[in-house]
Amino acid sequence: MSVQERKARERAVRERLIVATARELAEQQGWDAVTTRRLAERIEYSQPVLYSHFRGKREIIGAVALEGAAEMAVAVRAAASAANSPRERVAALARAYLDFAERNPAVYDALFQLDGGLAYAQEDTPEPLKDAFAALLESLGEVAGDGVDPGLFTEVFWASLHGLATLTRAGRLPPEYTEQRVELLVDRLAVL
Amino acid sequence: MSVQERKARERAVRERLIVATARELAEQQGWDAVTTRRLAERIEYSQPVLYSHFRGKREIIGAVALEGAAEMAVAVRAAASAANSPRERVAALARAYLDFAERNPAVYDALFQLDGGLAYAQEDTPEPLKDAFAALLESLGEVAGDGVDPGLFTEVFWASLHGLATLTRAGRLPPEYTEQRVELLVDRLAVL
DNA sequence: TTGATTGTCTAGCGGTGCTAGGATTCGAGT
DNA sequence: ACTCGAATCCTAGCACCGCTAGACAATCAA
Repeated sequence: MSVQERKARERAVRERLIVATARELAEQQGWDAVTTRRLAERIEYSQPVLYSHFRGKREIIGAVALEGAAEMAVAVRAAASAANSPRERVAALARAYLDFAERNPAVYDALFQLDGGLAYAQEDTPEPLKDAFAALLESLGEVAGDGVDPGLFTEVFWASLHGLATLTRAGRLPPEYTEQRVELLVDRLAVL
Repeated sequence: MSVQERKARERAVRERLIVATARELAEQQGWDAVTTRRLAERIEYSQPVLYSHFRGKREIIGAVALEGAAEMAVAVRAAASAANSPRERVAALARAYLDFAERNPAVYDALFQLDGGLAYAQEDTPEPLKDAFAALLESLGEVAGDGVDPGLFTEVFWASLHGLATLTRAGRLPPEYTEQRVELLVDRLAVL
């Protein structure tokens, strides 16, 4: 069975190559530039090979999104655990979130703007997505305030961050005052 | 000169027809279904006619966005003026905003998700966009709180609403608790 | 009536996501 | 060692996209 194992291994390597290349290309030139032809050329295989790994472009976007969700969870937890007070923890979380969105715009788009064919807020939501939300909940739940459901509070806080991230990046908000906006959001929303 | 005037009038009518048809098609079947061919067929002209009115598809999206911005400003002002207390005014504004986004998803996308080639938060930002922001500012400025710039506060509040609107519509947030989220947002952000 | 200008259409370019079907490679069984 | 069958991959092509060149028809000015 060693031959089959080797083949399976090689297939897995190639699949990771596809996802990594798609992500790289998207970060370099935007998702519009990620066409199946260009992607196939970059991995040095023909187009149909992509379809032996994924149902279509949408699933490739979804794979990048899952990868990004895992990284975002790590980044958020790292920032939160480095802070001492609840106030600082929430502020650090917010900055880490916005920082991730700014530094990985294509991944952020794959997660929250584009259709990656993923289920959200449901039974069959993939684990990395649930975990990313859990990472937010861990730090935000403790500042929800009395009588407020921690999940609901996390949703609202998250939505606010998401709004800041997308509007800023789309040029709808001038980027100079990001820090002030974060401060305002943290001071008002979090109950300390 | 009457002939030229008639022609100019007819051109303007056709231009409005294009925008209205694009909007209608987008609301019915999504922006992906708004192709230049389908749009041309619906208005009963050939494709190149579209390009005698707009530089390309992007500009058509932009035209829908401007139309939507004007309507949104009206909706927001109407909701705000119908409320008595500052608290109720802000809550009504928030509900009107989210309601507009939910009832006109394609227009909302044209405004804030898609690239309509419009400038935001700048000198040459089109008047309807500035005015829509002004409509928010009118009601939100009075609850910014001491020492907080009304413009900055409006930006943050708007971003939060935008986050709720987009995440809810994309299936990222379960829609059941929208009202609770609005209540939380208003209670925490607004200083009464 | 003629000539020029304006308006519109047909046809086509290079690109997209995706797939059918043929060619090739490669391991398994005798 | 050699054939056979299955797995693998690629060429070629479909229908569609946004956009445009150039032919044609309608309209107006002289």
